[in-house]
Amino acid sequence: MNKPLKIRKNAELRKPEILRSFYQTIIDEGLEGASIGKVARRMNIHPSLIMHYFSTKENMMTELVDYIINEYGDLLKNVSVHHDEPHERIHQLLDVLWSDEWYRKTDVSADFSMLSVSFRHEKVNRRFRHLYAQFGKFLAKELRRFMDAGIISAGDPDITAEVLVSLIEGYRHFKHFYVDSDSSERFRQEMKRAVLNMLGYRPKQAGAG
Amino acid sequence: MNKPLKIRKNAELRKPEILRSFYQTIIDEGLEGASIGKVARRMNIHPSLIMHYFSTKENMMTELVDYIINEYGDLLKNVSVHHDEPHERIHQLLDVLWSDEWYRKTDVSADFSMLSVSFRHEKVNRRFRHLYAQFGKFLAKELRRFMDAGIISAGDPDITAEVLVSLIEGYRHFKHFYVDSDSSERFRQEMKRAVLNMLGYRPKQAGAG
DNA sequence: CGCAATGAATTGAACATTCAGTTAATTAAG
DNA sequence: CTTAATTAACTGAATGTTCAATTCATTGCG
Repeated sequence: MNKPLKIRKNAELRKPEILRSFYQTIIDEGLEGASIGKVARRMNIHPSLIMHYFSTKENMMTELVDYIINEYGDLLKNVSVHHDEPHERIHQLLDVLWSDEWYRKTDVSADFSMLSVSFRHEKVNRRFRHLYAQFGKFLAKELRRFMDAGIISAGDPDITAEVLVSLIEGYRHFKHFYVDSDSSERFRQEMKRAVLNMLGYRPKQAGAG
Repeated sequence: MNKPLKIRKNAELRKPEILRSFYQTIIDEGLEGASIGKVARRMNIHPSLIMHYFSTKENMMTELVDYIINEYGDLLKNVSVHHDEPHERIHQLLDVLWSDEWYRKTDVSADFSMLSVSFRHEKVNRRFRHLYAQFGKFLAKELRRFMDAGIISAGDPDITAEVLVSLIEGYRHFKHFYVDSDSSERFRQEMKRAVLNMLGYRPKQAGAG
């Protein structure tokens, strides 16, 4: 009889695997309910294996934040806004930023826990600041493009970008309180409308000017 | 010699006292670090006294959410927007909503933890929904007032109110990432400006119309 | 072989909770 | 007014469990 051999993985595979399980445990039971033991049980490995890779739980948490933030960063790099025509582009951009894919890339519940940690944990705080700075830079670049094309009339694009980030995060903040999909979709539409208003967007004229 | 008598308090005094200590412990050490033992130590009482009043930790948490939400509700009831002249009023309202007092009424870090809990905990979720509904109703009433006066041109005041709530929470979400007071104040000003734009606010004409 | 991956066994502290008992305040009866 | 009975506030000890972490042994791959 062939005993089911355990497959040995290297750190490069195992560490992210553990982090993903840790993340899933936080989603299911909250940060306060995510112990090393539970993560190990979920993976059918020994708790000490987790300690082997991360030394301390705090380490594991910091690395988890890195992991999540990288995921989010990837999202930023791969934003697919193709249109060059500014009117098309701004609508496509907003559609992406308020898309389900964007919303679901990370788990909002777990993100809240991590944001809470960022108040007490300098390393985590720094990582979030970096992420949001990246995000702001990306948006500011887009805003400048729209301003150059003369289709919006916002003020300083860098600050406006930050306000925009607030709106996007505020949306993530609230979305889950809208239970039925109708009101959820209406909320989404209204958010887009609000952003366009906020930016002083001038729609394309249908016929003459 | 008079031995320092322990003061006996009744439930009406003791329970909120415990809740406040629980809240402070969450602020200091996170929800994941807020144990009954730590709360008791902070108060110089015995852990079992906490159990006496709340039976379970989960109970205590639900009652904490009630407590916080009541605090926030009080804030709503006591909003001091006195001006009747609509232009003055809208500026005063925004100043209140983006004031330091408003921001500091509850602790954002602890709020994040509770919001995270609301994803898994039906009772907590319901309470948050109620709070935000209250908030939305309050804002919608104000919006209607401004629309009637013809100084803004928003759409459905109820939905616009919800977008506004998102913006306010998004602001709370971000404020703590702005470390120096200069950029923090600039961010605040820009948020107000964004809201006025969003609402289609038409400023008072200085001279003729 | 050598080293990384993994597992077992165990530590001591902290955890929420229970329970039995004590102390103080309140009420009612004498 | 005094005192006994009742109730609520509170304490202390002990419960079994889970926690993160350590130490040391074993296994398998290159």
